[in-house]
Amino acid sequence: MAENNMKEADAPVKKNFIDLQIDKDLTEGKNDSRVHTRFPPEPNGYLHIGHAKSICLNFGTAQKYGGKTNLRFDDTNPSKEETEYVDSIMADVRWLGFDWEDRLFYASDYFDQLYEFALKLIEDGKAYVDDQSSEKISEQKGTPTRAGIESPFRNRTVEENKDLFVRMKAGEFDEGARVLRAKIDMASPNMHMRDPIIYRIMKAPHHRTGDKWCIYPMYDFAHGQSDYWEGITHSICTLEFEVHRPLYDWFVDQLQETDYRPRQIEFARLNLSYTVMSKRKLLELVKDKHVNGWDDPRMPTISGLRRRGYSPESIRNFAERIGITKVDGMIDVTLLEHSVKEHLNKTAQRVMGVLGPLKVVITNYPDEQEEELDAVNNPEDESMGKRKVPFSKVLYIEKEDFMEDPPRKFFRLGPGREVRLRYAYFITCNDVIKDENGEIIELHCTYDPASKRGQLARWKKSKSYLALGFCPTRR
RNA sequence: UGACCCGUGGUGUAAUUGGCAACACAACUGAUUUUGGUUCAGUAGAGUCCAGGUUCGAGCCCUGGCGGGUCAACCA
Repeated sequence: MAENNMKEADAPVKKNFIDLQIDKDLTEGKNDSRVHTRFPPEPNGYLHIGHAKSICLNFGTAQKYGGKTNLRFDDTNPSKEETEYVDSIMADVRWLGFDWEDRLFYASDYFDQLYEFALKLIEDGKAYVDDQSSEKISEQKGTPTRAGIESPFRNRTVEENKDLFVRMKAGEFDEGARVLRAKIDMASPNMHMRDPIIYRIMKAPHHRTGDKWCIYPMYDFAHGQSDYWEGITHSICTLEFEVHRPLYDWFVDQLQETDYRPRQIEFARLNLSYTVMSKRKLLELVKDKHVNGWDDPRMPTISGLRRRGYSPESIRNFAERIGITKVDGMIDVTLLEHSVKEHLNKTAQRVMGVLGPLKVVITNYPDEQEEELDAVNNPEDESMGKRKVPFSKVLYIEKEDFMEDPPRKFFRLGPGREVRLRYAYFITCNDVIKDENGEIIELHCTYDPASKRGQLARWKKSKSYLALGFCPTRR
């Protein structure tokens, strides 16, 4: 144990660009030199391997700096969110090996404070209620190259705005009838600064607050405040939020004390070759029953990978290997696969199995005899011990391990060939028995008693032949 | 035609912050092997998007291009 700790302490810590930023913040004494991150999933689906990268990054970064990490559900859109997702997310994060301790939060915890802040924005003349349709608002937004125009409702009085917003909350208006917008700059070169919507009417029950609310805050409004209230120092998110950062900062600056500031840092999300990572598409696969649920082994979800046999440490190693940058690239799946192979090779128990059985009769083996052979559980790790494998006259090999007319590079059994059965004897195939359709149903072989494992007499016939796995029949 | 971001072998990440480009995956040889696994030895592959500039010296700094990404949801 102590040795392990020493080892880890001595290992050079590989720094990514986020670490370097944190180093800088720390030397400047920012935020009392605290490091506090958060993993903020929206509970609208199961976590996938891309989230694993973010989880390892957020928890890993805090660990490196002796800081803390919160788990926060970003549940500001009740139409997509469910408790089932909340539960699966917590299970997956734990399975990956991370612990948020007592710091479990929900954006919905802040709905009251967020509402008060919206009111404050209105009172400060920095937010207004817009009565226009979403089409109209979007039309007035302009384009990236053309400035937007101001809403006719932009200059309502504080009193009127307040009255309308309170009534929005009271449920007096239909969904889509009105929104609350921040009053910033319709001509900003950054589209997100063109009077972004901060509250909308949604008459949908929320998975936690039920029907208490019929107005819900937008991500841009809620996220920075949630970070602030939780004392987050480094708010790590993916690249597409880069252009949101000025807005993130704007809201915090308008609404919070200046005692400290969370810093948003963006990194490139994971792209894996041959792998669908879009939550929308994964949801479609589940909903349309192309797969048997979110944890189908064919899914790139954490629960799918788990069922597939991936270990948490292999996923963590993978996350470590791929690194953290802002380069939007494409990682080869073989790297993920290599990570499991590496771990499983050291830890997995080996057994023999036959999927497509082909009967083998050892003609010169005594009818009633059965012996037990020693098989190692893991050649990489002797401490995993041995097991007994029964051997008798009739047994089964894999269909694919036999070819009647083997090509040059086929190293398994064929007519007249001699190969070893793993942990057992050399057998020679003498006869191929077929049914009336010409299908091979049975092989008649003879074994060489002198070739038993451990007896040096027949150590090896030919290095080009493989040892075949087999399944016994017990009498 | 706007704002912001990115550009190092096939892929991903490094490069003591200005000192002759390293590691991993993938590929290919060969050896070993009672898992076509593992392990071991080795090979090939970029001169760092381009062009200038500063410097004794540039992947790292400056300027200008080129290429790619993101942004116009009452999603996050």
